[in-house]
Amino acid sequence: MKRQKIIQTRNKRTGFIKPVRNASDSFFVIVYDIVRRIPKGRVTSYGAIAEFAGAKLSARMVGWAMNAAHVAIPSIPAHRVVNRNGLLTGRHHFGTPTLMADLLRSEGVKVKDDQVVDFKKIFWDPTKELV
DNA sequence: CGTGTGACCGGCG
DNA sequence: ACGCCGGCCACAC
Repeated sequence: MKRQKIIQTRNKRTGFIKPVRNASDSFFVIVYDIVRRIPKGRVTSYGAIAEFAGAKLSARMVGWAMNAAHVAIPSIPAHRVVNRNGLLTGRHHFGTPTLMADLLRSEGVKVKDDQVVDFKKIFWDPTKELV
């Protein structure tokens, strides 16, 4: 079966992107679902999400999904997703360069130089914790 | 249609 | 310890 189109057309005027909800086989929906389940004060990585979503080698797409995610409804805590080293590689896509780090700090995550402190400790692995 | 481009990752030199 | 490259999938042009 062919994979369904995942994101509906972007509204040229408003820039609004509406995620498809009723596509059970949609990679995006799975990604969004996982990201929404990340507990406060924990973080995970693009790769881990991709792996759990069934496309281990498609971590890049998870980042792409996050790009659409910050206009998605309900809101998605995209700031809890970092790269495999705990680096805040996505911070440039937030309103301000420090917003991502600020959001994390407000949840009790320590961030230093765009790097999550004790990344291994607070790392939340969907393949283990989301059964 | 083909091509380029990602908020990535793992492997190899 | 680097840096580079290929792979993955979807989208824009």
